[in-house]
Amino acid sequence: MQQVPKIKVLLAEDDLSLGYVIKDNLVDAGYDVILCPDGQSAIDKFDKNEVGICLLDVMMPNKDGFAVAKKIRQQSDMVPILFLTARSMEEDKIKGFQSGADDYITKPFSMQELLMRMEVFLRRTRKMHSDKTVTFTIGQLNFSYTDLKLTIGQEVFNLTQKEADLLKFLCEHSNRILKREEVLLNVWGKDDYFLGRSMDVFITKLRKYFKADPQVNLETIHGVGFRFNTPAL
Amino acid sequence: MQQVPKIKVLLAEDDLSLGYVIKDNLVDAGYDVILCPDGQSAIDKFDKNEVGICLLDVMMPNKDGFAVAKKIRQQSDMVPILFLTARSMEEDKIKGFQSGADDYITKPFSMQELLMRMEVFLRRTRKMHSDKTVTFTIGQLNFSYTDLKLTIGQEVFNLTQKEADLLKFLCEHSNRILKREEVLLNVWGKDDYFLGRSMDVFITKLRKYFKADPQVNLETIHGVGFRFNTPAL
DNA sequence: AATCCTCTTAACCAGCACTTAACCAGATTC
DNA sequence: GAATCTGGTTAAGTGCTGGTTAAGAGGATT
Repeated sequence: MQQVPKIKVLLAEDDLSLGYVIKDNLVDAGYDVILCPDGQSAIDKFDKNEVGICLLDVMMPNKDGFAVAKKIRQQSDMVPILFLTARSMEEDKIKGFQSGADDYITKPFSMQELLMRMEVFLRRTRKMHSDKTVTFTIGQLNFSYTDLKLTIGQEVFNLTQKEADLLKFLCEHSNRILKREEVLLNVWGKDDYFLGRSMDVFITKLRKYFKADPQVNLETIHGVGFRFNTPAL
Repeated sequence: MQQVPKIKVLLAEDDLSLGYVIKDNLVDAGYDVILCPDGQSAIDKFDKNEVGICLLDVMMPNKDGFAVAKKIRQQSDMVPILFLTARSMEEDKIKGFQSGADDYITKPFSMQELLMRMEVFLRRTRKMHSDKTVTFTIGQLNFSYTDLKLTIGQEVFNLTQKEADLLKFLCEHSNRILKREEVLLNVWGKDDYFLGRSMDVFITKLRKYFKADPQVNLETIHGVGFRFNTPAL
């Protein structure tokens, strides 16, 4: 079975008995849940590289849901945010706060309803931003193409666009032989002697980064090309 | 996404197949569109209380775009007018006809480009009608877009409109890489060499303001764009 | 018409990313 | 094992990108 990494849900709900119910149900449904009893702690716990979706109660002590959303939006304008609101709340107030990646659900709701909304919502925003957030996790190596950042353990490398383009191509075609020509055409757009040498320079650079992770290596297939060996998932 | 009353677009375009394409796209983007096949009917349909923006093809039978604009200007000197011109047209001819609330876009243009141009163009007029204040608080930095004021510690800077537009866009998309092109399209509405240089001048200005707050910085991603780094939550 | 203000264009320069060169080590072929 | 070829590696070169300041252009205001 394909072991898809679980989606992390940041749940901010001050009514703790309700919070635990929601959490348990979400865990059962296969999500990782971080439950926060108030707004501020939700802000503290938020990490854009980790959290897949936020569920924020609108009415909370110590920063309400909107204030939390505003803070979170400063870190990421993509993460979907679902507000949990009381029925009494007027629609326009909510709408006023929403950005494109937000939606809301009115309490009380059934768990089934929440799960459906989350799924639809995740699918939609994922599709909308599919070209925006591109990340690969291989071994202990985390590569965000979008941010041009390669993280291996503690070390963070800022990549250039070309380095990132090349690495992305390798990640997308790992564990199989790639002809030199194939790489050149896909990453540089053409294939000549000098660009080939230029590629070799880039390969050297990437290999330096990989030194930090013994699990991955970029093997040379003499006279043919390369193979980017990465651990099976 | 937003259910603010839709903005009415008066579109005058004699090439009907093109007209319908534009209309469909604008409707998809949430506008109300009145499509007129010639200049005279555009004048007839114009109603200053209704129309939010005019898109006028310059070359049309039965009153060209300029003549239409002249008539419209008699009724309202506020309504933004965007001329659709052929590439062959000399710039000075267009400039001569433009008033302050006019601009032009050269055919062929991408729909994305048109939409951006319209939005940038509408922003100003819309801002005047909306009483909603837009403010950002980042680090020790307080930015009121509505008031064009940037406060850092004790210091208060009065921003120009463009500075504020740019800063707003940066605030709305902080902590992620923004391509130069992306910024230009969103803030200036088009992307060419000179506007790119103009943007660099503005970037320099903003950086001067940011000097006062070490927590925020506007990083250059060479060959790609910028990233507005703001403190973690 | 004179001044101010804002934005664009120009000019100069520094630093950077990518390419090219140069040298060398394995691999491959004979 | 010499000759050739392929590619690893480092350094030098080159053009491009962008930082910065100042000059220019056009509106608006007086």
